[in-house]
Amino acid sequence: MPHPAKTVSKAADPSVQTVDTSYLESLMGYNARRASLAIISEFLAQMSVYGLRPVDFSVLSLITHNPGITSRQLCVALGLLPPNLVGLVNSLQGRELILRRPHPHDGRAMGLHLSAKGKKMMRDAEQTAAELERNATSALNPTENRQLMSLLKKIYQKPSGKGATA
Amino acid sequence: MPHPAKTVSKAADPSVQTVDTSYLESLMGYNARRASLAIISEFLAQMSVYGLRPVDFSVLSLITHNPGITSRQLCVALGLLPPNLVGLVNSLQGRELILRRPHPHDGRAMGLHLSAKGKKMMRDAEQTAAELERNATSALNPTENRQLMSLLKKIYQKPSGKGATA
DNA sequence: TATTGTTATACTCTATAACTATA
DNA sequence: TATAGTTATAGAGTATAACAATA
Repeated sequence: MPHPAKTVSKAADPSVQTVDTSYLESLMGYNARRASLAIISEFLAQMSVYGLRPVDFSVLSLITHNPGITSRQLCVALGLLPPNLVGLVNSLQGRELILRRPHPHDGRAMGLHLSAKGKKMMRDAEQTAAELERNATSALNPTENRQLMSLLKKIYQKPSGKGATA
Repeated sequence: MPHPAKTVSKAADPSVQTVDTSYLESLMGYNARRASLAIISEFLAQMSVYGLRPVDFSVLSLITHNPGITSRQLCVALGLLPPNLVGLVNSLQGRELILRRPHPHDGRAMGLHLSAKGKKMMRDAEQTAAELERNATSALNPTENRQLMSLLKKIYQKPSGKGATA
C-alpha cells in the first residue's frame, strides 16, 4: 500500500506539527468506516425527532415490509442476538408502534406487525431517511451514487460475508 | 427510494417465508455499514495474531508515520476521547511497543514513539493489513478499487463530515 | 432432541465530570 | 484562563449461559 506524503512536516523534528494520516487513508477499511460513520451521524441527527436509532429503524422497516416477521427472523436478517432484541421489541410495543400476534403455524413464535400509529410514523420516517440519504450523498452525481451502491454490495456480498450487526 | 421486491412472498399470508430486505438494501447507509463491517471482521481475524484491535492498529500506525505525536493529536485524528485513550496507550507501553518521551516544546505533553520491538511488529502488521485489504476487496478489479476509494472519500470529506470514531 | 423467546449477567465501547500540572 | 493528561464513573452496545414453552 503506497502512502504518498500528504502533509509537510519538519522531517527529523520529533515534535509533530501536522498529523499525517495518508497511510490510514490508503486503507479501504478506514475509508469505509469513516464514510459509514458520516452517514450514520446524519441519520442520528435527522431521525432523533422520531426517537429512532438505526437499529430501531431497521427493525421497523423489516416489519413494515415483512408483516408477521418473527423475532428470530429479525435477528438473522440484522445480525442481532436474541437476548438483545427482547428489550428493543418490548420498547417498540410499549410505544404502541408494533403489536404481537400469535404465529399462525408455530405456537412458540409471535408475528410482529405495525400498529396504525406505527404505519403512520414509518411513512414519515422512510421519507426522512430518503431525504437524509440524498443529503449525505450530495457530493455524488447519480452515476457515482449507483456506482458506490454497487461496489459496496460487492464488498459484503461474498462467501465470507457474514451477517450485519445493526 | 425505490425498493423492488427481491423475494417472493405469499402476499396476504402474515407468516413470513423469506425475509425481504430489499428496502434496507436500497439505503446507502445500510450498504456502507455492511461493507465496513465485512472488512472489519476480516481485520479482526487477521490481526488477532498481533493482539491488535482496529483502534490499536490505527494508533500505532499514526505513531509510526508521525513519531513524537501527542495523545491529544491522536484523539483529534481518530475521533477518540482523551479518557479512553489513556488505558490504550498504557497498554501499548506495557507491551513495550511504544515509549513516551518528554515533548521538546511543551512540558505538559509527552511525545509518543515506537520502540524497536514496536517498529518490527508494525512492519509485519502493515504488510498483513495490505494482504487483508486485498482479500477483502478481491471482488473488485483495480479500477473498481480506485473508484470505491475515491467515492468513499467524497462521502466523508465534506463540511458536515466530523471526525472518525476509531 | 431442537427451536423460540426470555432472564440474568458480563464484557466492551463510548461519554461526562472533575482533578493536576503546565502554558 | 486555557490546555494536556489523568482518574473515576456512567451509559450504551454486544456477548454467553441457562431456562420455560413448544415443535
